[in-house]
This record gives sequence, structure tokens and C-alpha cells, in this order.
Amino acid sequence: MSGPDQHHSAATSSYHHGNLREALLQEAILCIRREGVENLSLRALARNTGVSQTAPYRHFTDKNALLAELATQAFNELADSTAALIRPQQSAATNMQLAGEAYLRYALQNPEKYRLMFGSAIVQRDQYPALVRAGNRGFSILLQLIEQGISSGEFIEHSPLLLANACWSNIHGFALLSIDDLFARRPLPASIDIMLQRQIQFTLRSLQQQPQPLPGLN
Amino acid sequence: MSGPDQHHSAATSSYHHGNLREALLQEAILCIRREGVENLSLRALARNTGVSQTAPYRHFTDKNALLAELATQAFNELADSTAALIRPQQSAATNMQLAGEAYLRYALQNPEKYRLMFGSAIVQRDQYPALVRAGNRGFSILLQLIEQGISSGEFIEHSPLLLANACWSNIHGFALLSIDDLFARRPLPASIDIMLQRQIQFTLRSLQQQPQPLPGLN
DNA sequence: GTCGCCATGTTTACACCGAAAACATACTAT
DNA sequence: ATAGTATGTTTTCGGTGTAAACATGGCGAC
Repeated sequence: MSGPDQHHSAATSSYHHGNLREALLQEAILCIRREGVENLSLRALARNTGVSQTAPYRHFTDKNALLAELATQAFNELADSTAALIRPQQSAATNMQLAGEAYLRYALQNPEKYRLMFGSAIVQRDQYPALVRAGNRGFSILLQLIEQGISSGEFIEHSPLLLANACWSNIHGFALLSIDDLFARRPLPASIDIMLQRQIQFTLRSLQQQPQPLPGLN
Repeated sequence: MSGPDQHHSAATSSYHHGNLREALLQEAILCIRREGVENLSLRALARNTGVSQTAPYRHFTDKNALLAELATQAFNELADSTAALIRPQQSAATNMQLAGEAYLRYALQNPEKYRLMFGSAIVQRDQYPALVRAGNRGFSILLQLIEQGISSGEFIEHSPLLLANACWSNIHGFALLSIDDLFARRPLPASIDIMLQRQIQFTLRSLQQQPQPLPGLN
């Protein structure tokens, strides 16, 4: 036993451990990145954090709740990083381009989080209002951009919700296929960065009144 | 199937069980449909098939191998059902439309299989050559259609592989978001069938030289 | 036919997991 | 100081994947 006399690490602010809650969430990210979400166990988290195997249950009602918390954080990070780039004075197309890049960059740089957000590791998501709210944040950014593009005459006149769903499908599909490494790559069509750009232009092209020709590649 | 000396199927005669392998696969589908792939257990399969808990290991090296077999079957079903509709004498756009509909119909009608095919339930997919081959079948159908459309002048001139990846992204994303019930639905933009049609037209529009205006639905 | 092999199925066992219950401890408010 | 409560521990239960040793029964070799 490490002894309760030694107050823990930097955050000595609080109780027995310091703040176990944050430590667990942080360790969970590492574990998931290392061995995948399907191999995550609360017991391993407890071990790696130096507490007993049931201590995590003081902070999360169950494993699902811990994952929901992680996903909520991830959704918010994603929404933040896309929202940060949007400039109202720019064209909808430009903003869509920037937001799309940010979205895909986040997905590709945090594959384990993206899989957690959209995979089936978390069940009964509607039981976590914060999770649902965080998920909707990102979508409403997209929806606003579409509405802006329609009213400015850049985009075709259609149900904004339907268009937003369609755009999201395109980008989401690309993210997942990239992450899961399922794209055909022989012969290599292009670097992932080029493919990412093309996917966004591709999507934009189907939104625009007079589609631009895509920049050449072959 | 072949001869009178065969001793399979009709559960009464034959070996210990009859053919446990098929029974396990079949029961697995039911279990997954009922409780999700993450709750599937080989022991439950064994119980429901009336066999000891380790009997399945005589037919599958481990749980992952069983799932890989299921996914392989599903990939082949999917490829079959899309390939069946393609008519070489028709335009590439028409064929894309038909294939896309078939693909999405399969996904929406077999959500648990689609999730199995593309989710992370199966690990180290490259260890199952039949699985990889089955997965590639579907993609090469798409690729052929794209190539056909390019050489007929219907589609823009770009790397077929890149275009195929992009199209697949669109359709795959739509399938997953539908299955996971993540589309924004308030106010309801359209029935899922309409959305499905639009998603395909949307994708086609970004492939075509002179995009057609989408049929109205404002 | 008989005999033995091997595919198939069983028993037993181990390590791991999620989670509930009863218990112990130490901060915090009064 | 003391009581209350938030936090952490011990113990326990049922469940899981899967390895090892064992049993059995159909099929081919003689």
C-alpha cells in the first residue's frame, strides 16, 4: 500500500486519490488507443491508476457511463475544432471546405475517439443527455452553413436538413473508411490528404448551383 | 445435395449433432439480431444449440473466426444482390442508381450484418483471406461501373479508384448513419426511402459531366 | 467383418471481466 | 468534536473466452 499519508501527485486538492475521476478518463483514452475500446476493462483502469477494482464505480455508474463521458468530450472537441475556423464573412463554400477539413483532420488524428463516438461500443446513448447535446452541436454547425449557402444562392434550393444529412454522410463515410483502412489502395490513387480534399470538393460540387470542375488528377 | 451416402442436414441421422457448424452460424445471426454483436457469446450459442460450451471450438478456432465467417457470407450476399441488377447495355448512371439502391437496401434490411461487416467487432481481418476477397468483390463492381461511365463520357475524367472511394464513402456513410439512427429528423426532412434516393442522386450528380438538377423537394 | 484413427463433442479448469453488497476511511460542514 | 457523506476496499457472484485432457462414434484400411 502506498500509504494515505502521501498525498497524490499534482492535484492534492481532494480526496483519497486526488481526483480519480479525471485520472480514469485519461487512462481510458490511453488504454483504448493501445488496445481498442473492445478490450477496455474497468479493472485494468483501476489497476493502472493504483486503486481497487471497484473504485471506478464510485465515479461512473458503469462502464457504459464512462464511455459516454469520453464520447461527450470527444464530440465537444470535434465541434470546437470545426467551429473555430468558420468566418461569417466568407462564402459558404469556403466555410464548408474549412469545416470539412477540420472535421476529417480530427477524425483521422483521433481514430479511437471517432470510433467511440460513432461505433456501437456505447449503448442506449439517449440515456446520456450531455452526449446527445454534444452530438447535435456539430450537426447544427453544418446545418447553419448549408442554410447560409442556400440563402446566398451558392447552393441548390433543397431541404437544408436533407442536404446536411447527405453532406454528413459523405464526410462520415470517408472518415470511417479511412480510419478502418478500407479504401482500395492499389494502385494508390492519391495520398490520404489529397483524397480528403477531393472528398470535400466532391461533396461541395453536388451542393453547388453551377458545379466547378474538380482540379485535375489524372 | 450430392449422394444418398451423405449424412448431413436432417438432424436425426449422422454425427453427434448433424452439422453443428451451420447450426452455430445460423444461431449466431439470430443472437446478434436479438442482442447485438457485442453481447454474442459462444457459450450462449452452444447452449441454444444443445451442445457443450466448448464444442464450437471444434469448428471455429475462436469467436473472431466465427464472426469472420459470418461477415464473409454477408459480404458475398451484398455483392450478389448488387451485381444481380447490373445490365451492361444500360447507362452507367442507371446502373449506379440500381446498384446503389440494392446496396443501401441490403444495409438497411440487415443492419446487424452491415455493422458486423464494417464495425470493429472483428479484429485482424487480414488473417481471413476469404473475408478480404469477399469485401473486395463489392468494391470492384463499383469500380467497373465508374470506369464504364468515364469511358462512355457520362462521368468526369478522374482517377477511377479515387472516384470509387468517394462514392463508396457517400453510400457507406449514409448506410451507417441510417442504421445507427443518427440522422437529424426534426423537422422530418423526408422518408428514409426518399432520403436514400436523394443520396444516390446527390452522389451521381458529383460524378456527372453536366449534373442534372435534383428533382424538387424543398 | 474387425480394428484403429481421427473428427467431433464433453468435462474440467483457469484467468479475466462487470457489477452488487458490506465494510472502512477520511474530508467537510456544523 | 462529531456526524454525515463522499470516496475507496474487500468480498462475492455469475458470466465469458479458451486451453487441456478425455470420451465417442463413424469411416477407411486390412
